[in-house]
Amino acid sequence: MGRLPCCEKVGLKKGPWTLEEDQKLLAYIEEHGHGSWRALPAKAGLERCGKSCRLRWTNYLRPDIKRGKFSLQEEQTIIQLHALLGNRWSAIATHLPKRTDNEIKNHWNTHLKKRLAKMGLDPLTHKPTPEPISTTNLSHAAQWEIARLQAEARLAHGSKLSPAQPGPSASPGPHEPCMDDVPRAWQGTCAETASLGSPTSTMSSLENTLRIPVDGFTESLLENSDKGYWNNLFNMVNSSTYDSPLF
DNA sequence: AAGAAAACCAACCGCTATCCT
DNA sequence: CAGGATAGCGGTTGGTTTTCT
Repeated sequence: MGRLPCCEKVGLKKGPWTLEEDQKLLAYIEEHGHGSWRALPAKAGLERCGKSCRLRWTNYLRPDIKRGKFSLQEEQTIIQLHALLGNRWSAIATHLPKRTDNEIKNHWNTHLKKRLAKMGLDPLTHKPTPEPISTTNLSHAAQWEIARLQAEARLAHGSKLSPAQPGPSASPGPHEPCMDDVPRAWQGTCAETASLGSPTSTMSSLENTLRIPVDGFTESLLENSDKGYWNNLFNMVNSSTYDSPLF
């Protein structure tokens, strides 16, 4: 059974929105709310498909959208969250409330990805590209990213992450924690960082801030590896003072 | 000044998740 | 529970603008 098109393609306008269309959409939503997107175009007098209207609203017309250049702090947050969450733009966007996932995605693809590549990091995986891992040469962020990837690989293997759905309902997967997952590079770094807080508070902070479940494996990492590193990670995500080598 | 190349970003497409009957 | 409808998401495209030669 084939999927029905979201709307009749015939006779519907495509391409850039005009000022008039924007005003119609804005006026309608301000008065009635969007309701069903499918029904909205006809009610608002627009010759667009509902999906197009929804996208225009969420990515452009919504009054709570901040437009223009990304601040340094915003860029840091995107890079750090991307290292943790990957290309889950909507999840990343929840930490930049006035930015849309589309805008973040575009900014990543046009700017940040290239900066990572210049650093010698694969923007897809955050892994260093050509040279073998060296504890002394790798930046703190790069080391974190390597470790994150390896841990994530195990997470994916053992349990299904529920994206952007925090909370106690996230059940731990049946995977065996293993410190071999944490590369030597990381451990070297960890050895230098002081323990800054309780692992429990770090875990809940990570859950609340990153909106990802801290499951059994991660929890075990927190317990078994250097807790200070996780606190640093948490601080990096929250703080603008992280001295990223990217900037 | 003009053409080419690169950068930018709005919008589209198709897939998946969730809701509803 | 099944199946259809809808919303949301991420990848990609293509038109426009800016920069370079």
